[in-house]
Amino acid sequence: MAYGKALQCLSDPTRRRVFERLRGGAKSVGVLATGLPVSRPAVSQHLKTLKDAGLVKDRTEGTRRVYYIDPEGLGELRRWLDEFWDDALEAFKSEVEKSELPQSRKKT
Amino acid sequence: MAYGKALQCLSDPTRRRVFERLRGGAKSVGVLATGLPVSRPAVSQHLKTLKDAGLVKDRTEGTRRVYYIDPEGLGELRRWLDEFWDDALEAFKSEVEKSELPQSRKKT
DNA sequence: ACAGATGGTAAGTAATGACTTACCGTAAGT
DNA sequence: ACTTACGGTAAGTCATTACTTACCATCTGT
Repeated sequence: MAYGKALQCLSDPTRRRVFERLRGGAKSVGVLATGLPVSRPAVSQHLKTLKDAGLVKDRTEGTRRVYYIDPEGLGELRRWLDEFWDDALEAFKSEVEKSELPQSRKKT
Repeated sequence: MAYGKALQCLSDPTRRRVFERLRGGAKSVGVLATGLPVSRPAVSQHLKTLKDAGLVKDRTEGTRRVYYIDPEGLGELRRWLDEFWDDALEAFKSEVEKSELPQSRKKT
């Protein structure tokens, strides 16, 4: 149940922006940092927690370090959400029935 | 793009426990609070933010208030995650190729 | 060996947010 | 009308965390 760490990780807007930038493909820290409203060290720290959550991997390329998305963490989150979704729909259906039928016994 | 609020909302472990308790069906605030390591008002506050995020709905039933899962917020999160997943897999594939082929030009 | 570029880490700060207790409103039963 | 049960809101506190600047390590090219 590591999806908790992934959720916690993706809850921060800045971190999510960093993560979304990797959607197209691998990028170095410097490239990721430019254009963002925070400093490069901040981005570095975000990348660390993303890595801890299993959401990204990294590979060193000369003097720069390149990050890319790791499907592992994202997949776990997806699995949890899909299971939840099935139960939620089921529960919601019987909920709608409960709020539409019981118009019979009211206090007038 | 309200999936951000849902992510932020589900990042808290306690709030997630409350939410998961609704997985089976609707429950009152008191029932939701019993067994949790936090006070009833805390649960009340969590339910409020869950509602703001479009993750739950509520219905009053006599003196008690019953909460149940709203598929709206969860669905939006699911859509985002699914889109992301496709791009992520694609990007990851071309990443694996890049880290396996380039064994040719190294420094010996 | 030195210079420049790149990026991770440390330490301190300020804001966010989860929790508590206390209080108030409302519905139901006697 | 009074009492009890249920639950939302207010105010205050404490821990977490996102961010900054300063510093250090490593790799590349000359």
